[in-house]
Amino acid sequence: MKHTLVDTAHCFTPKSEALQLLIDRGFLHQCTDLEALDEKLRTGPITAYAGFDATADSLHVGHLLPLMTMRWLQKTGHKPILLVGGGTTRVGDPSFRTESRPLLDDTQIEHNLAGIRTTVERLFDLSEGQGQIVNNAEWLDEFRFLEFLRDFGTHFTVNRMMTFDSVRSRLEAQQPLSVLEFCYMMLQAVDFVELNQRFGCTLQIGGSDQWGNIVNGVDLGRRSGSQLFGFTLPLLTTASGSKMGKTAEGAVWLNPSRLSSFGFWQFWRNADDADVPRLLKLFTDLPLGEIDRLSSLQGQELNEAKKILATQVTGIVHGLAAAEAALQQGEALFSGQEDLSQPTHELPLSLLAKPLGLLDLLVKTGFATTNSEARRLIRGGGVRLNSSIVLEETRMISEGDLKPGERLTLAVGKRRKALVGFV
RNA sequence: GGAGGAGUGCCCGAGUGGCUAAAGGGGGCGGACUGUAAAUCCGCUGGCUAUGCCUACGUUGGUUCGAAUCCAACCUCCUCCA
Repeated sequence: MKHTLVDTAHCFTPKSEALQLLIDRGFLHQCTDLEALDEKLRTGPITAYAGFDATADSLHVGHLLPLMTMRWLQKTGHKPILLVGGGTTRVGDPSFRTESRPLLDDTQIEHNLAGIRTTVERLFDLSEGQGQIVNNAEWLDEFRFLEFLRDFGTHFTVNRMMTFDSVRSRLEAQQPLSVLEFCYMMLQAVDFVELNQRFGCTLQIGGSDQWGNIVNGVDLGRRSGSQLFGFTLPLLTTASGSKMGKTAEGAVWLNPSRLSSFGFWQFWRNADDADVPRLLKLFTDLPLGEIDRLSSLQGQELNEAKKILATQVTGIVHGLAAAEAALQQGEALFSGQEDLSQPTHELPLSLLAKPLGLLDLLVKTGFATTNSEARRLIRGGGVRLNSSIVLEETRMISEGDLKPGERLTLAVGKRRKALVGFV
C-alpha cells in the first residue's frame, strides 16, 4: 500500500503529451504512480474525473484549478467526467474543517447543481463521447445500508481511516467528527470505483487536501482488480500567503449571476505581481513561450501581463465577448475617460422619479451591502461620484449628476469603479 | 447512565452584575504612498426611517432598578468513569 509521492517532477521526464503539459504548467503536486500513469496516458485516451460538492449554486475560483486540469486533459484527447456531489453533499466532506457542515436538502442541492452546470458547460465539450457531467446521487441513492456494508465496509479498516490527516486533525483539535462525516471518505472511494466500472474512469484529480480520499479510492479499486490513479494539485496561495480566492464580497464566484464579468476580470487584474507567472500558466491557455515573455516584464509594465491574464481567464470562464467587454470597461474606467462601453450596472430610470440617495445607490449597485456600510465608506472618503469625492452621507442623486446617456460613474476605493446607466 | 469542562461578533479570543455594541489579534474594507501591485503608516469594521432606536455573548425562562456575567431547565460538544 505504498504510493510514489512525487512533489516535484525534476527526476522524471514524461512521455505523454498530457502529463508533460500538466507538469510544465505547474499542475502536479502528488501522484500515486506517475510512471504508470504516464504510460497509460501515452498509449491511449483515458477517462478522468474530478468531484465538486454542490454546496452553492456556483463554483468559485478555488474550483478552477481542477477544472483547468480536466480541461487540459480533454484538450490532449482524454475524456473528462465532472462529478457533482448530489449524493455526497448530503453528507459533507469533513476534510480539514473544524466544524461540521450544514446539511442541505434536496431542492437546494438540485438548484445548486443547475448553477454549477452552467459553468461546466462553458469550459468543456460535453458532446457525446467527449465528456460528461455525472451526479453521484445516481448510485449513492441506490445503496441499501447492509448491502453497502457488505460490499464496501469489508475493504476499509477504521485503523487506517483514523490515520488520515483529515480525521486526525479533527480529533486532535478535539472537534466532533460524526460517523456521517467519517464515512464520507468511503463514499468518495466508492465514487471512484463506480465511475471506473460505469465509464472506465481510471484517474481522479483533486486538491492536495484530497490526497487521503483519493488514495482510498485507488486502494479500493485495486481490491476489485482495477489499477486506478490519483493526481493532486498544489494548494494555491497568493504571494502574501493567504488562500486564494477571497475578496471584498467573499468568494470569487465563477457564475456571472453571482459575480459580474467585470468583477471577475478585476479580480485577476488585481493579482499580486509575484503571482502573475504562475497564474498565467495555470489559468490561461497561452503557450509557455508567450507566458515567459509576459513574466519577464518588470514594474509597471507587468500591468499589461495582468490585463492579458484577466482577459484570458475571463474569456475561458465567461466567454470571449464578456472578457472583451470587461477589458474595455476596465480601460475606460481607469483611464479616466469613461463612457463608450456598456454600463457595469443598469438601473431602471424610474428610480430617479423619486429622490434617490447616494446611500441607496451604493447598495443598489452592490458596492455596499447595507446602508451603514455605505455610510462608513462615505465617511472614510472612499466614495467618488463622477470622479469627485463625496463626503455628505445625505447626498442625493439629481438630474445634474447624469451625463449624456443617463449615466454616471461611481467609484468605491481605487479599484472598484462602475459606470451606472439608467434605462 | 455518573462526574467534570465548554458554547462570545466573519475567525481566534478576553471578559464573571452597571463604565459592554462587548478588550486584543487575524481577516476585510477605506485613506496616504504607488502601478487598479507589494510593503508601510492611519482610520473603519452589527443593523435602522439615526443626537435616538433595535438586535446580539448556545436555547428558553427566572432573579435584579440593571445580566454575556447570577439561578433553573433544555440543546450541542469535549474529557474521564460505567
